[in-house]
Amino acid sequence: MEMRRTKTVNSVLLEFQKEHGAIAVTDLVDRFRNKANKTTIYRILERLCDEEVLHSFIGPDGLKWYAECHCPTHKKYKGFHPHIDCDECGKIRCIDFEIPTPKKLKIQIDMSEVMLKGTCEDCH
Amino acid sequence: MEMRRTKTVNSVLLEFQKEHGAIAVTDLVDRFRNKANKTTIYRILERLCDEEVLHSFIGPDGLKWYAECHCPTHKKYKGFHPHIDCDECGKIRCIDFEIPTPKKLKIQIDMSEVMLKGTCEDCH
DNA sequence: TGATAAATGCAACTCAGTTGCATAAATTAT
DNA sequence: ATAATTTATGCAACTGAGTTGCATTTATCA
Repeated sequence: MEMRRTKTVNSVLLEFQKEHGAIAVTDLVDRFRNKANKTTIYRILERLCDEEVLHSFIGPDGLKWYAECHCPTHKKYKGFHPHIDCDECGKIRCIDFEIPTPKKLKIQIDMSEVMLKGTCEDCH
Repeated sequence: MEMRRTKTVNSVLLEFQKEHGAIAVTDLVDRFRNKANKTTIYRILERLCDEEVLHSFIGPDGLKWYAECHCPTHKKYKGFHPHIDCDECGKIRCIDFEIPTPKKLKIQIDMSEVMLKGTCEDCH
């Protein structure tokens, strides 16, 4: 069941539309410093994840990041979803790329979290 | 310059030799509960990383993990070093596999952190 | 309009990781 | 050997992310 699209929820979604990339929770909490409580932000993000509007991952900094994304590979292989952490602009973006899995090794892969570090398409 | 191989340092290294896989710092701190202070453990791990005896990464739990590894791919492509988080045994192991990079996208990749989730070679 | 359910705020908490400073142990110079 | 210096460890207090319980507000529905 979908959550209420309150003013705060819509503002949060707007942040993700403005931002072309992922946002760290801490950053978002700071952006809403005078508008909403941090607990609220944490809860809204969690619920938007449940609804699969957003997805979350642990950033290279060990913090929780959220992103809205419409990559075909993301929809197809939910888990196999790489991101790039750009040195230039500092943004973390989703990459529409399917990471191949090692076929020679006798391992079974259910999902993956891939974080690349380098220069993104905008900055390259 | 190499740090002193004190009794504690050697015990820490021994833990990594016994363990076939990565160890979370919190776990290691707990293992040394009565033998060494947590600050000491944090510092030893940091220094062993500087010496490139260990390497660290952020686990899927957002915690810091360390591992000793001798994979050829690790030595060759320092950054490109995938790990597998096994559902069966709960261990995190290094994978000797070179992750291909997306060639069609105009991005430059300097390093990557890859965490696969599934079943490791021992459990498969 | 009153009852119920969902959303928000607030304060206090947990837990990983860090920092400053004092002490202890090992090296080096005298 | 002993003193001076460097390096390692311990301890306590702190920071900052994320969580929890509970009270309050806001929206929904009977």
